[in-house]
Amino acid sequence: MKKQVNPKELDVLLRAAEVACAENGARLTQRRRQVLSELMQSSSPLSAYEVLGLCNRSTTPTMPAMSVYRILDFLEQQQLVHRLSSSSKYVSCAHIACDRKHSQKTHFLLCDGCSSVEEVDATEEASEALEQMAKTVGFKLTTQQFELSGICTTCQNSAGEGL
Amino acid sequence: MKKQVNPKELDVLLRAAEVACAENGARLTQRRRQVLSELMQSSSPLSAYEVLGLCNRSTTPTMPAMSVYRILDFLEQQQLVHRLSSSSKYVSCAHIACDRKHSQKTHFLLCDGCSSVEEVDATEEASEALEQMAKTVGFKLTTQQFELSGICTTCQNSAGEGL
DNA sequence: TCGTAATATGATATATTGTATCGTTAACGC
DNA sequence: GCGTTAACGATACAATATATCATATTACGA
Repeated sequence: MKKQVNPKELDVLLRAAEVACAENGARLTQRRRQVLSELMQSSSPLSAYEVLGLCNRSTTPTMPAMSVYRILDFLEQQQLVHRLSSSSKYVSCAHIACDRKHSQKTHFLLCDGCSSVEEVDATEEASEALEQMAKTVGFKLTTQQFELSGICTTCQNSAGEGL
Repeated sequence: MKKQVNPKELDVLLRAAEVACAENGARLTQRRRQVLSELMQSSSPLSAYEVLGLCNRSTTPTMPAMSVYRILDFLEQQQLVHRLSSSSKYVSCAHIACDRKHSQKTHFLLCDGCSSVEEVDATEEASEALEQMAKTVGFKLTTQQFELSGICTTCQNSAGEGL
């Protein structure tokens, strides 16, 4: 299934990604662009092998699985994609074009119904509360990035209708 | 590595687990007890195949991997063990003997240093804050069980000393 | 611009994690 | 005891991921 991302929007996103890489002294090569592009056009997270399938459907020289993993690792380092550990799938970052700095406190809301993912910045309250909670058992948090399951608006509204 | 769980404590835990199963009309069979016992004695999360190895080290009729997965699923349903999706490993529940009802709002603090896991009940504040956060994008949370990375007290204190 | 070092990719093998399926054994309810 | 259900054994295989070495491409200074 495809997101409603028209070619122009996609191009803007990819350019922004290119700039982001350049700022880190890294390159967004053809292969990397291809992988990122597939993820950007998907409405739901994709597994590495799903990405591979999509890439190899459209290009002649076939890419090995190894490359996809390497590229996904690279894109993750550049914070252009995120890996969802609960499902071993990948999504493109929602903040590539919208603002320069990617917050380290980002959460993913995974819809049980339609598998869509919403990436949201942590609220001050949530961040504080979790840190405080960790502190009570002496933990110092190193990451603030969680995956929360739930039901998205659309699926809440369509519950009960049809199948 | 083994937890400091002496045989008497272990026995108490296993009995409690047995009772918990019975209350659900389920049985804690020999195999299930064996798997649970290995997890209880481990100081860090174990993969399914690590559990398998430990089980087959100590018993004559060897258990197939399939059984371990089945049994882990069962134990998870009974809330006697938890699966950590970020590492695909399993830990025994910290609340087997301590109180009757297992909270559905439990978090896992994973130490980056020593891989130990601390299971903590969510605070009211954290729970509220996360629900609120989800609500801003229309999500209704279905689970409140997260895995947070951090550094435990011990590792914080030993940082800088030795290696 | 050419050579070289660093980076990226290809190719292959293999490890790790997990599921499907089917037949057998053990427990439980009558 | 006897049939039904639950648990387990055995086997095959799918999905996810890493290790390793060879090749190609790029960056960059001489």
